[in-house]
Amino acid sequence: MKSVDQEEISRRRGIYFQGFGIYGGLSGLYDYGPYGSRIKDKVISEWKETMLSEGNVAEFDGTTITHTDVLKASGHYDRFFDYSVECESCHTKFRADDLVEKKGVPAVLDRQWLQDKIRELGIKCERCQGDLGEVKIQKLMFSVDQGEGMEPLFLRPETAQGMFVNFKEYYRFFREKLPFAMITVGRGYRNEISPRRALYRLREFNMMECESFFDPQNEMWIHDPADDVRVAFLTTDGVEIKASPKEAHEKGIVKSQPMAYFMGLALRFYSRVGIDLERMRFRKHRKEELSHYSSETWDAEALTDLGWIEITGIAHRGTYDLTNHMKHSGKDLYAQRVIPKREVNRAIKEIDYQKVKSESPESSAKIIAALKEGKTSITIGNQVIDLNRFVTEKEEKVTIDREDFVPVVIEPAFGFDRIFYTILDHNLSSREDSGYVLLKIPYTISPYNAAILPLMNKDDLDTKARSIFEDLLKKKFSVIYDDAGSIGKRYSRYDEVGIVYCITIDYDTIKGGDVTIRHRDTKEQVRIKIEDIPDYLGTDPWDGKKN
RNA sequence: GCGAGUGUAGUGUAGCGGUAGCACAAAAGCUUCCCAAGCUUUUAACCCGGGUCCGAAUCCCGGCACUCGCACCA
Repeated sequence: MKSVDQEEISRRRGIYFQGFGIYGGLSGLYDYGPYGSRIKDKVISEWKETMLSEGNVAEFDGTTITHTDVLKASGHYDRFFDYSVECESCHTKFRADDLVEKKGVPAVLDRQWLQDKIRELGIKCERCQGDLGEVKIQKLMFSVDQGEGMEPLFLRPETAQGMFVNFKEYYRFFREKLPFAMITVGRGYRNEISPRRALYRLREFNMMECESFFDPQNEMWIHDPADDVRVAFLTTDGVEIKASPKEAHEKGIVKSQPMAYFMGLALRFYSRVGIDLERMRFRKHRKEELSHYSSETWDAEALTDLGWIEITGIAHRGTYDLTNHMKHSGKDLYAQRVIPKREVNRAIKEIDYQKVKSESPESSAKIIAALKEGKTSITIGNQVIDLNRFVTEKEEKVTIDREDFVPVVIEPAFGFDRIFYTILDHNLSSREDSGYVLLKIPYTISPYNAAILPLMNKDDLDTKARSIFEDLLKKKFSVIYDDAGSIGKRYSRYDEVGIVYCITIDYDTIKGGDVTIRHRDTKEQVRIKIEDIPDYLGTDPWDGKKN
């Protein structure tokens, strides 16, 4: 396969291009054009279909503006500022707080403090011993101004948090049974220091994320991992093993069963959208790459003209997110498991309301409130009141058959834009004979069902073609009409954007009521009756015959 | 963000102090009975802002963008 310049063709054919072109562009912000948007929609619905077909998966659609406390709990807020300092002679960049901590001094995240400390400790460039420059601050999340006197809000750096903070809603939706998973598709925002390489690193990007929740005592998905497709697994020892997700799990390469399961789902999705599994691998994160809360993380990587790029991350997040949201919000995000019935003694406190009322009639409301909060004393005016005398402790026997636990989370997070890039990379090719470009994406994600082309632009061929076009539109097919240029040129035009079928209206159409349908990859044609077109386009009869 | 390089119609390029040319694409017409045919016509660009100069796409400065390295990448 000859190499094709993806960016050039995407710009030229309106698949994607840099945003704000007339104003000089903005880095890391790309728009999807007419063809790109259609392909995008279809890829996303393939993903949703793949995930939702599990049965115990539901969808969620959350806001992009995010409550600041959510980001404090998730840890993003603390990483909001990146304090960097650069060597003035060799221009190597370091994290200012890291340099200070390496000297055994706990860092304070403050620009001036770090600046002073570096000077005070006489820290030099680690590489060349040169002098370090000013400490600079990089904002890593985008903030949203709320107006004067109000704290700014932030745009979400990932879609995942919405699924954690609403955990109880979903838990109820699934009638309090684990495991289940939530999925969401939406935009996220990260102020990357140097966004680069077209769709690879964006500042505003599309994510397709899934959060699955498990009882840690039974960390199993409801189905077995896929066994019908083998792909490369790259372990931390640098060993590459070809295995199916099921085998990888059984051999202990992938420890977590659900993780192996989601790998299988990911592979199913990739192949449905035309990603070449021969150019895919799962790579395990080394210890130093792992987030501190994760016990196991695998990246799905695709080989493209950018090299191996990460297109999906499957991370074991443990109980990190839910625990932190419980801590920060003070709300219960537990799930419950059924345990064998047993009797336990439970201490209960009974408040003697009569006594409160009679002893301090004017302060009774305050006292009762304090008692309910579990306080043992309260100060009213300048008098300290001991609350214990209003409470009698009792023990009672209760039967319990439930216990609380924090669910563990496994997150397969798909980066849409990188997947889109990979789809184009794996499917853009040029014909052996002519060198003309064709985009061999599957029919399911092709931007239109077909292009309707009159062979000639005269002798009623055009009016006949028009009426077929209008009729297909009415029947909800996505079709495009084109009568400009020679027929070969038009075929080629639609090859480039991945349209699988071209329907040509010729002189026999007028006589016999049939048309030719030409297939993109093989250039072969079949004749079918006009009235059979909808069925034909509905079933993709060429499926399976493709190269 | 730093360093180096680059920025000319939609795309790919030529011009590199005298006011922009080519190819492909696109549009109109003619022609054409199935794979970018041909002919005629047309549309369309010097990234933005300053400076030097009689004159700047060309030289200088600043910005923006892109590419490559460094750093960053939850």
